[in-house]
Amino acid sequence: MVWMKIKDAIKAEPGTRMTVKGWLRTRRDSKADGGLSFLVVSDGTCFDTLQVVARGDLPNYQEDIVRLTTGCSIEASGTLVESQGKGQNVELQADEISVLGWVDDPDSYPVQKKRQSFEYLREVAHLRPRTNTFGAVARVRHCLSMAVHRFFDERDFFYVHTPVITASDCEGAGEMFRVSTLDLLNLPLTDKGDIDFEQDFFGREARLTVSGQLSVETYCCALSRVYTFGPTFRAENSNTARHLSEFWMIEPETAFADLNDDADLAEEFLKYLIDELLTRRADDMKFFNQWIDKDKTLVQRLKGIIEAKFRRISYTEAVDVLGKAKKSFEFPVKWGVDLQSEHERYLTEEKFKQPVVVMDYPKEIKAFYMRQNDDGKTVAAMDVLVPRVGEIIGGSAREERLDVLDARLDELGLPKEDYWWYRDLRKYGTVPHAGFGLGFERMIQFCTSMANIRDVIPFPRAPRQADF
RNA sequence: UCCCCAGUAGCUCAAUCGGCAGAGCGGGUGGCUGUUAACCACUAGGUUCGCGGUUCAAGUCCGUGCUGGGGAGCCA
Repeated sequence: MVWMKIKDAIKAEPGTRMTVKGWLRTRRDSKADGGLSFLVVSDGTCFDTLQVVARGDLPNYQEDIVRLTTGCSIEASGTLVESQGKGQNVELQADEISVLGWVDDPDSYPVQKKRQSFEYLREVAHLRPRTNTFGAVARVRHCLSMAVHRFFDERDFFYVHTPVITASDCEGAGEMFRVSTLDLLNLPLTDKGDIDFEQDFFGREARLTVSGQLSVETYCCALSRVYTFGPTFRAENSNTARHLSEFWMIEPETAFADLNDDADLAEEFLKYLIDELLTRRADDMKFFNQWIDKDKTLVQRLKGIIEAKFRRISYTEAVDVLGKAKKSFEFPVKWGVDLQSEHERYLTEEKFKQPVVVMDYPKEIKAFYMRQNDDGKTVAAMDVLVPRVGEIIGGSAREERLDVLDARLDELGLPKEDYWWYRDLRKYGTVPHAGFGLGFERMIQFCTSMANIRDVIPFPRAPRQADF
């Protein structure tokens, strides 16, 4: 008999003979017809479950079936039939059911069919994918990952694997985690009394990357269109629903492109991802719309985002809009200071009610590598802001003029020798180029309305949280 | 890291002024029914987050630590 995934089984013709395998969600018994049990089985291949009907005349009915509890794994063979009950179109009329794995202590099995809090389920991260919500998140995460690669592949971008361990201390995007094999209880010291990193594994200080951007720029300046998609690490003591210590980032980099090209790509990219998600994971998205999104308008909003052109405004215009807003802000707005969360939320949630691209920020509040505009005051940087999540993309045109880059490094007191290979790109056949970083988990949050970023990654890492 | 709130049974929560620790779900047992978060009865299940303090008496008040939530900063 053919083993079918439940995603296929529920669409098969009644009369089809099949075997299914999965985990029990619930068991309901009935005394009708001499006794029978309804087993709701999930194998995770889709949102829906399959109802398996176990009749009382199964040889192991009394011994096994009536002892089944939530979480047991089973294999069932039989015939797919139209369901006599409401709630499902088809069900499997089983003529053989074997228990693959019992739940040792049903009393304390952590995942119950009752609604459980996400905070609690985070403590049982090894079992939470068996729930509706976390199963759906996992499938959405996969779907978006595949769509990322499809999008770039279709547009002749090459996938570049940038390093996770880096010895360069110049990525400049935040606090970094140290990578070392030195014995913490017996650190080797130099004559001056400093830690002697020459004796460390890499012969120098090494850290986990905070961004693949600088690395991927090198391949951009050879292959024209590239992207990286991998884990990044921030040792910031951030305790919010939008930050992780380990998160995944997608960073495309395009040669012969300026900031407008960059914004075009970002917009096309986000719309593509949403479209793919709505098309391929309609089952899970229906669930998020109905049970996770507060207003039950998630799918409708996402469709609207695909339709409408993103609003693009300059930082200067944004400050102007905020200054004229009737709303009073906790932090006053003035040209030269970075936009606060409340400002970003106002722009994207209240003023424009759609994704907003803010461009051309004051150079003082942005990174050294961003390209200076002709006004001498701003750089060609952009942030893409979306409702409920805030900043989802940060990008810029990169400073390709060596003299301007060097002047900026000097201004910031950054040693040029640390950036030698980055500066080489500007010495040898420099070209205008631009790129951005999309926080993958924030994208999943945006697409699912999941409130906490720790619930859209399988095993979240955050300050004081590295279980599993 | 800062401000605010919370932590009680396996889970979700209640407990009035500081005065005997409670319910639903889940588990077990029995009953009923082509069931749908099934239903009915009985039953087991507690270091009230940890440490210290006030009090005749602390789940409740005070201090402190830890964990979680909301907001802020850092950012994606």
